[in-house]
Amino acid sequence: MEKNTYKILVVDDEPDILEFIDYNLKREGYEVFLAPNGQEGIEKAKEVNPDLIVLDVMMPVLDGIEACRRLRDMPEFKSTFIVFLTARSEEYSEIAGFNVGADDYISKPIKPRVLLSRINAILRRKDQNNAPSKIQLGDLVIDKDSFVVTKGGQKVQMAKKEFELLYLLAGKPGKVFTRENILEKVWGDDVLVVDRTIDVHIRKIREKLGDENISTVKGVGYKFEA
Amino acid sequence: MEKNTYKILVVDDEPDILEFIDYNLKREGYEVFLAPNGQEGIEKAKEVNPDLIVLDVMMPVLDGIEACRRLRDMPEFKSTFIVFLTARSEEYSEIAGFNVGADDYISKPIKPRVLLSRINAILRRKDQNNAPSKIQLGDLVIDKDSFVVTKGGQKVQMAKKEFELLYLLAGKPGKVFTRENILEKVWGDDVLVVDRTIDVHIRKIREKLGDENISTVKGVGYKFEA
DNA sequence: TGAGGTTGTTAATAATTAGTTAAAGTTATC
DNA sequence: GATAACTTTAACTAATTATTAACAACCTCA
Repeated sequence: MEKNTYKILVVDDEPDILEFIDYNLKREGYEVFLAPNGQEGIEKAKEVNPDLIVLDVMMPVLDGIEACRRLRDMPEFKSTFIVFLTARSEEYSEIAGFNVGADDYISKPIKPRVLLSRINAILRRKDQNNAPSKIQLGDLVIDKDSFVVTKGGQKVQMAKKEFELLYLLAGKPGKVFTRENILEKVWGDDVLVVDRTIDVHIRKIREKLGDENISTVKGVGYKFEA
Repeated sequence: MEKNTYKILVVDDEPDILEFIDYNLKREGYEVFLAPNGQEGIEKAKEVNPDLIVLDVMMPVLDGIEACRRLRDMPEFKSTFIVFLTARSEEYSEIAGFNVGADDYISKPIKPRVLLSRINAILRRKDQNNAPSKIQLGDLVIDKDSFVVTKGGQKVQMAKKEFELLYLLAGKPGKVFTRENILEKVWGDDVLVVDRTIDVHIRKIREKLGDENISTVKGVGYKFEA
């Protein structure tokens, strides 16, 4: 529903790789667009205005670095995320050296896990940027700018993870978040923690705010009571 | 991380205009939030705390002039910039007559050039105004012109880095600054300094002003206590 | 009802983060 | 160019926070 409406443009000259990435990103729910070289990549980008562009470094007609540079020169792509694909990880130093404003790079051979977790991470960052700084629900106020939680005017001390977890749940009151959801948003999908960890944090929040705010939906997850 | 982190809230009942402004402002790198009428605009403003609000004059539910008046009544929006959109330029005299504290107005039809240049200009002004030479918080006075800090009338000697760090934190009381933030603003982002360096400066400031002014948000950063 | 699954709870341990000090490096000043 | 003031670092300690394991409680459905 939310995250999966992002548009991703993938530019690479090898059809196999294009197909491979296309398959994996679509499976994740992203809208995917493809182009075989930098030139056509730029055209396509203008056309669909993607949220993120995956650029191969080595390509005929127009290579990734030059394409990136040209994209960055256009105001509409100043802040679009760009991820490079490099054949060898050492190539990254070149990209960095060229200083064209890449947000990340992924070395070939591409592992679906890595690809997806990097892309998810970048787009999550984007998500966060338009998150509200203050959530108000009844007598509960959650202010991300100051990292302060107030209940009935009374300040409640929250540790970082507790705060982030509460902020996530309270951001969509009534919506059930699965543990998988929560892990992805609060921990990031590369981190591996056991389910009970979330429960412990939930418990701590309940201790501080009372049991009525967060309810358990058995077999599914947790939600903030609207 | 300069101008492009500004949050702009646009309130207008015509979806086409909203979309048009949204597109143009986002292209410029601003963070944009939208609302379809004055009522929801006020809600949204409370939520995201924008730097600038663009208000259509004529709107159902709650018109721009009344919305502006209500915003100005809330302390947190006393100094937020407000720009009106007017259908006819003559309307401006009305707004001015109502004396609700608008900072500028733009007549429809909106030309992207005009919109952007006005908004850029206002926010540039804000940058300057936002760097007041004197910050006063309780018995603490921080004067950037003379580089002098006074606590209860008593002069407190501050070194340059200490002063700048204090000035940054005290400039937005309550807001948490991450170490990354602090490095960027006080040191500049090319300088590579170890985290503990910031801690040491914080300690020195606390030594001089007392521990109560600057508090630690573990895992996040530091803030000046409002 | 009782087996199997899910969640709650606790306390111990691990990991992370911040505080502190002194010393070394740097810069400005006279 | 010597001195003092300021800045940074390293090394260590202290405090807080995160995670896990182990077990208890609970719920569901044959």
